[in-house]
Amino acid sequence: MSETIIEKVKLQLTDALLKALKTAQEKGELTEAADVSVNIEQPRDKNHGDYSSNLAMVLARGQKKAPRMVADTLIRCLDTSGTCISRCEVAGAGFINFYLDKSWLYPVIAAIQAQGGAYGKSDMGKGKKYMVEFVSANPTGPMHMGNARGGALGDCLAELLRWAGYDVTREFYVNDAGNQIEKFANSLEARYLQIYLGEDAVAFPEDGYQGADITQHAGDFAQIYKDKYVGTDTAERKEALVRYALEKNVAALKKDLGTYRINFDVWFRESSLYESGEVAQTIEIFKNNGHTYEKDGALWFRATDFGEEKDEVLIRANGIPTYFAADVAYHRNKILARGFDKVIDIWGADHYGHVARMKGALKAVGIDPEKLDVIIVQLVRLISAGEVVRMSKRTGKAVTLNDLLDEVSIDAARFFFNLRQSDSHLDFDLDLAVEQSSENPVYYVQYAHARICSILALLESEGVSVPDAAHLRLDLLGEPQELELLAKLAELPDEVKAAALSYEPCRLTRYCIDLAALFHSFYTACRVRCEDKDLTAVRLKLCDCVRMVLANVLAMLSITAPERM
RNA sequence: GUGCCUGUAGCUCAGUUGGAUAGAGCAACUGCCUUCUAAGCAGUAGGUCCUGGGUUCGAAUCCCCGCAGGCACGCCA
Repeated sequence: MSETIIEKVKLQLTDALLKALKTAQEKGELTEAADVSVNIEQPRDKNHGDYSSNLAMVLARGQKKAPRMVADTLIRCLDTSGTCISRCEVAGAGFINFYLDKSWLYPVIAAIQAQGGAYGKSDMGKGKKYMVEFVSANPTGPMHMGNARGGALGDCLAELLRWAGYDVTREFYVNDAGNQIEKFANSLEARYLQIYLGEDAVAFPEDGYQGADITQHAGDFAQIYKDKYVGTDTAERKEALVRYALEKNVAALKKDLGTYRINFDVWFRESSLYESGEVAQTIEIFKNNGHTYEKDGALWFRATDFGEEKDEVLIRANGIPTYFAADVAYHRNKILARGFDKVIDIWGADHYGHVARMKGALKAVGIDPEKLDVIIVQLVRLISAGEVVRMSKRTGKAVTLNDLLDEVSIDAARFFFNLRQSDSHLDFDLDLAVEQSSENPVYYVQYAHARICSILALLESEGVSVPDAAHLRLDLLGEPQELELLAKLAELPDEVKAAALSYEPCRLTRYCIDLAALFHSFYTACRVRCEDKDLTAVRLKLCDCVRMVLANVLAMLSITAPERM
């Protein structure tokens, strides 16, 4: 895949400007300029042309001339022959505005026809191995709103990166070791023993998990094994309970995420890092590199040597490595053992403080911290009837992913969670998300797709099918609505690249809202089915291209593209 | 207290990495269906870009003093 239509035209404009500069210098009208970088941008205001450049303003200082004079000179020396430039002028403080011949956009039709469901893809990533690790909810219970947002974000980001030419792996990190599993075990044990010894006879741990799911697991376990584990020693009992409940929970996570249209390539177990000895090995590296010391019976990492405010414990006084130690081992595994070029972690805002520590630790064990990018997802506020929802009515606990999907369609959830940048707080309006109206952006976009399908079906029933791009009178496309649609269609490949580079799937939702808006305008202004057969044909083709592009973007977001609504 | 993030229309948010008269959607108001889906379109109105300095041809954007809100600072994960 070579450069996109937009990249081509920018190159053409850049080239023309540089030649004009050279010509002006040869004629002695402008002096030599050091390292000129030509910036071509799309003006906000359509009256300012299709593209514009600030070159004259950048040059002005070195030339000791007014920007507008430099611009005048450049335009006079500009050779537009063989380009798509139809007109250019000086405007504002010294901008050079380019007005292009409308035909520059026509090739997008053939491009979309040729690439179809792959239109928008690029090889920018050159097949580099990227991992997106996301959700990674504690397997001790169900998923909450943060997981729901992180899930939608991570999944769409992974897909976006794939479209941009990266080799992407989706991974879920199962925290099945360490402290919180210990808590999980103690809670299960207490509930189990309470069944046989009575609630008063067995104290429930202070910091235990209170949830009904724990009691449920203990009950189910008792159904199968009866009182077999009442008399055994506590370690054996807890191990059996955890093995049972954990697998149930992981299976439930898989199922719930699958329903949410998220399928992970790898479910990576924290416990495997202990079994393989990688945690111990990682701690050895810290020691060998001279970044550790012992204090109060614990082994510390001298994080302050890496710009941190505090040192970190690697091994507790009780001999158990910290989550932090295991996490460093995990990232060594990702980057060294499995050779990912880039590891992207999606964490909740409450893990913010962990980012710098993690990067410092990677440096300490000899890994380039640049290999790790962390995306922080801000927490979600649910809004219902204009008020903040804090608790789930059903469980009395935090609202879970399943609670949300009871209220809202999967399409709406995935769309809404990708509407905003991840680092901004998100208000999720439950009433809006279920509303079937123009206020709801998901429906707005899907409606555009359905409308197009409806036109295609109508004309098809009259014997008019979508024509081949080669047999079209493309020059009949000239209405502003038509040209703007073409321009937006042409942007997709560039938009995918930009979104992938900045890790912002929200650019895709915005893109398809924009595209849908342009289509709706076109629909009102231009009739597809009309007297002129050639015009019908070319507009029908345009509709089909919009349909294809909407479908492609929605596919990237794993949102359905209905044919009728 | 220390560090990080955020502050843009009544509300929710964009703002092309320093560019032109700061933009959308919702809410408000005015119009548009005998013709391809009105779940739509066209238009009007709405601003101290948190305050105050600085950098320069030019600042919502970059730098400093404040103000307000959020988060993080455990031998938790």
